[in-house]
Amino acid sequence: MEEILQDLNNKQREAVEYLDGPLLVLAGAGSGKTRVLTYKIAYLLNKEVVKPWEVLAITFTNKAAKEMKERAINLIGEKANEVWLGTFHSVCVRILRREIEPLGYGKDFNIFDELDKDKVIKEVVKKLNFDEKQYSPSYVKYEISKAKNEMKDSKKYRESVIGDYRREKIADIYELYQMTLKQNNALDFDDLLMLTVELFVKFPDILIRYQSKFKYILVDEYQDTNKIQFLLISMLSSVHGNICVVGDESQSIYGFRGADISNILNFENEFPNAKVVKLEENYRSTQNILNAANHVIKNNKSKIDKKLWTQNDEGKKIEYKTLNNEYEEVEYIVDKIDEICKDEKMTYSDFAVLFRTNAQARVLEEVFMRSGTPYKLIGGLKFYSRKEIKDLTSYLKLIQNTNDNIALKRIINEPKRGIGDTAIDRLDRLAEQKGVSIFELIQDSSNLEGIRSAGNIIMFRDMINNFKKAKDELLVSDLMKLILKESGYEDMLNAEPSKESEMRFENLMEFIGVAMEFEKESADNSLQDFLESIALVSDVDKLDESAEAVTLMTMHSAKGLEFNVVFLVGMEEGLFPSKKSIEEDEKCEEERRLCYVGITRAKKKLCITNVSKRTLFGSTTYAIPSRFISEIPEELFDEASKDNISLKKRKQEKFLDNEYSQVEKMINNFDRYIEVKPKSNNSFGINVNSFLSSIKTNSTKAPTNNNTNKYVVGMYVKHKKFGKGVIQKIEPEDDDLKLDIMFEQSGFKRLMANYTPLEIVK
DNA sequence: AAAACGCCGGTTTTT
DNA sequence: CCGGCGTTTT
Repeated sequence: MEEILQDLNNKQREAVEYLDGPLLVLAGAGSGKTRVLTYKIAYLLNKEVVKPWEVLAITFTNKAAKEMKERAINLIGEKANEVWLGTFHSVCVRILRREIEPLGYGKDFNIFDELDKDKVIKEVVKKLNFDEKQYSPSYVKYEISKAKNEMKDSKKYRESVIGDYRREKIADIYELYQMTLKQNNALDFDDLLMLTVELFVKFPDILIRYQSKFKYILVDEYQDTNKIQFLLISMLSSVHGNICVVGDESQSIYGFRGADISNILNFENEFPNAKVVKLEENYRSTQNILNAANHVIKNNKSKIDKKLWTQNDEGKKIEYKTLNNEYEEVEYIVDKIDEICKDEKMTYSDFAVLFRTNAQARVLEEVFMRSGTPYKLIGGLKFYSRKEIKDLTSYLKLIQNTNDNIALKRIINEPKRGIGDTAIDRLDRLAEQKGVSIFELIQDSSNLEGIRSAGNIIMFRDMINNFKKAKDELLVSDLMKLILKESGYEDMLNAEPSKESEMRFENLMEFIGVAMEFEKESADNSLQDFLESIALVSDVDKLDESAEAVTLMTMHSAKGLEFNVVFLVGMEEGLFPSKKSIEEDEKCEEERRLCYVGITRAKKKLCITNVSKRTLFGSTTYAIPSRFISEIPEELFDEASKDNISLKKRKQEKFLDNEYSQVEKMINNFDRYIEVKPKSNNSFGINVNSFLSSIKTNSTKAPTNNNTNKYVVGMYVKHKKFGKGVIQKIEPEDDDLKLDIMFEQSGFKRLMANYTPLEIVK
């Protein structure tokens, strides 16, 4: 053990060896906090202070848990396998699978994702006859989630909102929502935590069991824990007080989902006699990068006094470049990556491109693909929310837990079996009347009297019953194949030979691949475990570090990771910091912490980009450089970037003074106009002068009629969507022409000349 | 019952 | 600009 501890610096070692009660490790970015946790686990087990299964270690992602376990095994061998290591959510599931029954749920509960929740809320709002606009799933979900994170059930929530009409209605929705979940034997994400706490409160004997089981508790990323998570660990550790939390308040970036920075700021009050160890030496980044990060975070008022320093070299200067639009921004990055690869002998996996919003991923993906640069996109398009994946998952969920009406309703007529909405509604209501699940209801054929599709429903029911029988005999991946075959899903896709169904089939194959992967690594590979694994994995969990490709992800997802070269893109006011955060100081400080996280991901080189014009929601607006750029001292940038900074400062002032001229406005509009059209296409015959004069009166609308003499009957034209066609008839209408066109593939269409992008074919 | 059309709202960030 | 959803059309 001694020689293992040699790997640590004095502070790290102090944190590892301290075992007498609560310990708060304030660990700056790159100061080796994961290392401390891993070594501490090893130390605890090696010294035989506690048994492996008496250690509870909580990480932020499953991936972090897995890595920590691997490293601990490397240090002290296989016994580290027995440690309870996971995220708050996965640990709670593990507890609830054993203990949930006293709360009135079955052990085989399903976990509802966001889409399932939306469905339930919509159903409930409809049932209560509330206005579906006013009580949208997004708003209702937010309120319910907030309530659950404050440990309020619907009753407590109702008490807390007396007098607030709208929220009183939410209380009604919450109540029925929760009842529905229970009927479905389903838990949402917040329930996993809330019900665990509820269980401990209602059944103290269960709490006592876990209190005496977990003799040492460790929590990583403590700055991002919320009230209920705090409650959990304080309950579990209240007897022995052996709790070690590690965090960095400068990296607290999950306030929007209830993370409470006061957990870390008040740790010493909540856990009296707590020892505090600060880790301030950074091993990750160059001095320039660390300097930049320190200067940015300095602008936040609320923070614990802590100074990060490094013995590393000064390193490369920071680069900053402004491009015309988001496409050029990514094209620049792609070129830059190739350049750095060549000059610095790096490979694609050394790079990460970090952005603020998922919407930015689209352009990134497009340009990376086009340029042939290998990339791995984290998050982005949601694999598990694709229709075909949701469908197959619903089959599995129903087989696992037949109370899941949401899953049943999704697939009872998918593929089409002639079971219509009226029939499903009737079943739904009848089941509710009888207080049973739909699946239970249809077990008894006499319940189907008077329903036209009764025969089809019986066939469906028998099929699911057969799957249930097969469930325990088959590997999950084989069960999936069986479902696709027997349900007719595969036939349905094959029947329609389109690119779309081909894609769907490929996605399903990929999904089966995920299951096979899962079977490989888990000894206990039940259907339930598989469903759990797909419900609880985060996007980063799927990150394959060995793949030789550039990583593209949000700054949030990048937490805890590091890369040799980091690009921070879209550094513009309104995007980063986000529009919504700008008004509130507190929220803007969270954005600044996020920026700090982004910068400190970089080991050797940092590149910052933004654009002067950004298209969002289909319309283009001028962008102003992010305030965070000006918070980085100019001398940390390279020469070329400095020019950019001073230029941008001038431009920013101009905008703030609202002084840009009419001429500039016109140019702005003109730019936008020509951007919309295909670059090489000049067939519109735009008269620049008349166009410019038209925007004075009519700033952004389509041009006035200039098509009068352009088209004649019999002329061949090409439309972007409809393809090639011939003009059959031309009729003037107001300022425009009405064209009747027969398209070769798409058939007859009537189009207005001024609004249709038509190309004349000779 | 299924395709086609048209309107609306959404972009912060996620276990 | 996109996807989801309700309405209309075949």
